[in-house]
Amino acid sequence: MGITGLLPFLEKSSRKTNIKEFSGGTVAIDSYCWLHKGAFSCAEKLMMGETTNAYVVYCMKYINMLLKYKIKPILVFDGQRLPAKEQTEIKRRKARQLNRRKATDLIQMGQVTEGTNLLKRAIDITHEIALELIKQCQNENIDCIIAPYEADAQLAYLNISGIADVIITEDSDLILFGCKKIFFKMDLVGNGVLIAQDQLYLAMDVKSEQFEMDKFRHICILSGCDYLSSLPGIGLGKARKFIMKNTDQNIHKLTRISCKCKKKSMTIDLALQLALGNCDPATLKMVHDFNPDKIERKRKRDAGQTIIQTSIWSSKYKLKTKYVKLIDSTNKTKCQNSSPLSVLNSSFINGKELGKERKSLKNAYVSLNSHNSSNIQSDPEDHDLHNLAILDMYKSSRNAKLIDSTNKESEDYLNLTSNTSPDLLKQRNPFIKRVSDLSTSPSILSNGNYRKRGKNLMRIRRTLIDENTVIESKYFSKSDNKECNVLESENKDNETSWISTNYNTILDTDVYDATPKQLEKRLSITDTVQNANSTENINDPLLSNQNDCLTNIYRNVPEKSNLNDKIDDVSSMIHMTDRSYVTNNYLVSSNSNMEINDITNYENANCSQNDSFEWINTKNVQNFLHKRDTLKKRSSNRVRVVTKKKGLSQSKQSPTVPRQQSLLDMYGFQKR
DNA sequence: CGCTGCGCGTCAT
DNA sequence: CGCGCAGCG
Repeated sequence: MGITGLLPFLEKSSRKTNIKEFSGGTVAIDSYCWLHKGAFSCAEKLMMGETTNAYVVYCMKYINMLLKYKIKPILVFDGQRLPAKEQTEIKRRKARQLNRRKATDLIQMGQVTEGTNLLKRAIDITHEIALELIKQCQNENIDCIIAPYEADAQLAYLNISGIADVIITEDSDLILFGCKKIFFKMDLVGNGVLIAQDQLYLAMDVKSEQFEMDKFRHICILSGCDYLSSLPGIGLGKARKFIMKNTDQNIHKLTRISCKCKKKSMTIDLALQLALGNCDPATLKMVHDFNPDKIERKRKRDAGQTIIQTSIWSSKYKLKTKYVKLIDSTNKTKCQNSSPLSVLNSSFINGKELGKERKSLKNAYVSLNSHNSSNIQSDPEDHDLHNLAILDMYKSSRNAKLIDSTNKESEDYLNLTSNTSPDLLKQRNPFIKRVSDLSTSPSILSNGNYRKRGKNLMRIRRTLIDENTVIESKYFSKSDNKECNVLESENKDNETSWISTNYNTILDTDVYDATPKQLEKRLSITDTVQNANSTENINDPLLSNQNDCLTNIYRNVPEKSNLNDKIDDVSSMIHMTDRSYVTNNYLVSSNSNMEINDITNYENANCSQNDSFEWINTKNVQNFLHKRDTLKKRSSNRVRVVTKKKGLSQSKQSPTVPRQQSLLDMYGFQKR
């Protein structure tokens, strides 16, 4: 994340020492640091593509020093580029290119020393360069591991899991990743600075028992990171003051941070202005001056004539507590009954998403079935995550188009819902209705009565598919005829039927009984629809890249037959696929200018601070600007974004976050 | 006082 | 990537 000034900020938590303190132990090394320094000695050769092992020799000096102290080194290398950090990466690449151009110019002009100096800054450590060191180490029986993405997470895993006693790096981000002990600025004799997690409280000016890692993480993110351009005027110091004073975990309150900054003209949060519609998402220029506080006052004045609606922007806005409880209790019921539908709700959506690429159809099937055959869902927190994800998926599906076109039916549906969950309809804000009701699969909201759920869904569906085609819950599975019916209706009305396909898919209770072939058939139907809506997907290089990623990830997925033997393998993948909603959610919701709100809702939804949630929230915030850029790059055409949303999320986001989530799951961030 | 932006160094002789 | 410094509010 690149938190500027973090190391000086943590001076109180750090201690000068020598690495020999860890004699007899294991260290994990951020190899990039050594490679980058080592490459300085041979920058010209590397730039010219000449073969040189000078940097390998340099790195081996460190390794030999460690070996001398009887320390076991594990070298960790960077893997694939993190799509979420694309913007940062582009900046760096441009900087490197600029340096390279300047350098060649300078050398041509005769200023060789200045030229080579610049050239050194333009070095990019490629995998090819790293491979030479890897080979050398492997020859000498020194462990090397190439991380799936950035080495950071891998290093953190090695440290948190106890495999490595300490991490050697120059990157302060490792602290945020939850590492226990990190060794910075190590020189060739082993002197350096040690920062231990259990000392962080010292820099935070609190007692050790008051220290919370979450707050620390919030401080760092608030001060600015790679994923999000920083708020002007907010550094680590201000962020610390703000977070430590703020007992409310609600990130929404960040809008109040302006009180704590003395710069009047400062635009606190671009994201907020975007969300309010004041800022043109494409040009980022202020085009409007909507002030939710003013509306709030107006509402109070008009209270006699119109229904009071608590604005989603209002500090009084509350929604999620009851709502979450409801889901929670439903989940528990589901968990005990292990209703296939409850499981299906989440898994099939994810399965279908995966199914978009034909290559991974089988894998979608496997992940789907493993949900059924294992008790992965036993963690109640997971349920919340799943279900909120689904809610948000539906919200996005319906929000954009359906509400206007099928208003009457929507209301019908709401009434039906109110029978099963009256609490929800006490919220009169139509926006809330959309979030909690329209967007919600009734199967989640009802009290475990499967038939009721089915009925509700049928009602929705009838409004969407032509009236003559009343399809029972067995959707595709009963006969080929029905497939045709649905496809026909889809052709008639792309947008609505696309959504109906989603609902129907969820309704299909036969998925577990389906053979892989059947499933593939079904998935390919939705595939077709989506591809029809966004032919660009096919040509999207990012998507094809995604294909490769998925293939890689799933190459070890077991067949159904020996699934039970490999539950552990699959479970991490399930986590990963299940979490893909995170990306899906924020991409999708971008149409309705709801980013801030989504984040807030997540916060509201989960007052108890659990790591997984926090992390996801963070992710949402972090990816906000990235997503904005993505959308900016694509098109500002709303309809197009709507129809393409799956493709977007698949092609750009999914490879990152789900996998990271999966890693985090493996690293033990999930369960404490 | 604290935050931001910019330029510089990282090797090895 | 971090550091240190100048400049700014």
